[in-house]
Amino acid sequence: MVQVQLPDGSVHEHPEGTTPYDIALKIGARLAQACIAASVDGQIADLRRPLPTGSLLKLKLITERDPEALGVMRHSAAHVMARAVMRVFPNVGLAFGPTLPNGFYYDFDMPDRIREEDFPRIEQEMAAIIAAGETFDRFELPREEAIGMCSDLNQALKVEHLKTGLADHPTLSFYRQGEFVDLCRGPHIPDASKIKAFKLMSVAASHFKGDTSGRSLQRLYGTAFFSQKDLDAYLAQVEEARRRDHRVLGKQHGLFHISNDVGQGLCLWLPKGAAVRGILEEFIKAELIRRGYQPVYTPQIGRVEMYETSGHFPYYRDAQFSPIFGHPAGSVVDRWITLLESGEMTPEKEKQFIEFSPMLEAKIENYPVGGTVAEKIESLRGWQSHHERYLLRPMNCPHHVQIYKSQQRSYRDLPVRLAEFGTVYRHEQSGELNGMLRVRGLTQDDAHLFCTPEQVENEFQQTLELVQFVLKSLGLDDYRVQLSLRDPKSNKYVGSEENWQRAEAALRKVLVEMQLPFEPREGEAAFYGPKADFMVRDCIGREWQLGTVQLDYNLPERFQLEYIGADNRAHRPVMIHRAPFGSMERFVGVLIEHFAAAFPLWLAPEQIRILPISEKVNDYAATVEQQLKAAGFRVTTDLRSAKINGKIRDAQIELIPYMLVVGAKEAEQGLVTVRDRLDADHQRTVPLAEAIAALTAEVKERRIRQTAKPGGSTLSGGEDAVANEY
RNA sequence: GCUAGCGUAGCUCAACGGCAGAGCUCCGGUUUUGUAAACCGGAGGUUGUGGGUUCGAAUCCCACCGCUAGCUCCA
Repeated sequence: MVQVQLPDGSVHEHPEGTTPYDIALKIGARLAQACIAASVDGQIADLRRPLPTGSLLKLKLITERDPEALGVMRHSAAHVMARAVMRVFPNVGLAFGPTLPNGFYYDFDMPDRIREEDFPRIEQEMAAIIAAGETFDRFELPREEAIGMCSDLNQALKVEHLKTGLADHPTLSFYRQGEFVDLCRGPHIPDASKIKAFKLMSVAASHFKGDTSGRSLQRLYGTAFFSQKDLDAYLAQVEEARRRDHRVLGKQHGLFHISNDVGQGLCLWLPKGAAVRGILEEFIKAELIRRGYQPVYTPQIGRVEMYETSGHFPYYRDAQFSPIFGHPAGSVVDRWITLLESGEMTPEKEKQFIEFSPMLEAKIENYPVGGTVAEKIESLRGWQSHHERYLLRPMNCPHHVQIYKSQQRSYRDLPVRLAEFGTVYRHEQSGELNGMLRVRGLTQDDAHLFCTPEQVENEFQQTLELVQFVLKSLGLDDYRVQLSLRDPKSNKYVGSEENWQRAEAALRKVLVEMQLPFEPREGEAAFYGPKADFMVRDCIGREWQLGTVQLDYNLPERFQLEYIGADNRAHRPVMIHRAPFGSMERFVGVLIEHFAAAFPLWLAPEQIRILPISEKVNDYAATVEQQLKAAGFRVTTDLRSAKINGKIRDAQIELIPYMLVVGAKEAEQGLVTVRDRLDADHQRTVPLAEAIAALTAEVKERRIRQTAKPGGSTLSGGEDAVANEY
């Protein structure tokens, strides 16, 4: 007997072997037809799989309208795609084919290369499979038989997965659709006709289970929807995102430039981009001072030993620029020590080092040729201690720690909040670089708070409030918080178990108290502490990781930080690292995309452009410009001999928020005609003073007028003023 | 770093084995303008770099540099 409870609370009994489809059919034929899958006790299951007997099951029928349906259908679409690829190409090995937030992919191990030119052929085959409307049939096999079948099918990666990842599964489920059989957990849609609209998106390389040492696979991306309309809306959104690409807009509007002559991933801020950044920096600086922070400046390099103490140097060695040596032999000695430490030093190599080093004027005195490895290293370290190694700093914290340590601290002084727009350098892998969003030199809006253990929660809360305030000021008020915790099974973290538990508990407590929704994510913490990251949704629904607040009990330990408590004894402070923007590069990059380069008045590099009708009113235009400048505006005057139409067009294309048109009429009476970039149909001719007052108010309020409503996941083409811009 | 695709004027692109071109930008001139492009002229290139194949290479081949997408990484 199968006992089910439907969402309306009603309980029904059915004979054994009843499927959710049978139940749907009893309710109504149209419902049964609309069903995609079923939710059984909260688990998504196949519509035609018999329900288990015994306890009462909570059953919910999933139709296209339920959010879970899309994922089920896309997973089936991935199978259809794989089936099509196997029809088009020979010897296709299957890896994994999961669902993504916006579609799905399937990884293939195959001799042929899939090119975009092949997409139509594959899509055609998929369309044929969908038109045939065959069912997805689940069956189970015991382990050995499953392995046998996969090897019969020449699916080596499936066999490997069965033997490794699924080693503890006694029985395995498969899905068959026509000639296509795939090891798969499911669930699937009942038959292929549920896939109403699909499209192949792109193809790129990937690796089996993410292992870069293994063979490269081809990953084919696609997406699918329940209607052509939804697919079209999605494609429009992709197009909109492409149109907002900060690399394109940054070039077009002269915001930033990356020159190969300077170097990969090194951002040059052009005057207009620098203006935006400068305004943001001023904005946040004023806010920090209001909140009791103290600005500091520290150098952009520091001794390697300091980063060895902090743990950054050993932990992130591959992602850092090589140390800078004060002596030409520095890197040779460094290599020498590395070989000794790793045990790779041979007598021949050692002889070469000893003979070579004098040519670099390195006098390694008393090198114990016949001594132990430890003695040799000690001797070389002795040389190093007289010849400093510097690191282009990858993090600001050690420098700020040194400021903290520069004087004795009393509990009365805490919290100490040190803030700096600190530029750091990281040797990111070349394939990671992406415009301003991923660079090798970046400036963090960084600060480090040193406080007593009792102050931690309060300070943490205040930093979260600061991040909230900053994001809100920029119209980025749709966000969620990720609480990144350590992976208890990994040993890559520094610090004691107790410290980690305290830190994680403190973060959790504050987030709960602030009623900030958060998702815990194990294994995502920094190596020195847990963190709360702000995932911010922009106006076209994309998510970006921006602000971050990190709690750290470990660096104070490593640097032996102290303060004198009320009990006249030394205590260890706690550190909080935080950056509301993250980095200026990344944040401005995101803002460019968020605003589509049409910055609100308070951020616009050029806020106002004065457009004289003819040269006859140039003098008046100059007066207007002077007064606007005196009122603090970033303003220019278009003195070209072009017609007013041309001047307006250029200002409009350059996304200048306001144009002030001045002609003989305005000059006579001290007026300006205000042309709002977003509302050219309602121009007003007003006294200059009135215009200045209105514009000043808009800046003061940091008014944001041009973005579409945040949170919209679909881009309604045309409704957003920004979207209409070009 | 890996796999694939791509590098032509400041920008966007054309020429795809046979004389490197257009529009915009820029410069000079004419024009003095009332709400999204006035007109005329000019300049701008060792086709990413270096090799090779060829009578001849932007075009074909190789290496390097860079960009893009994805993978891996992200203090």
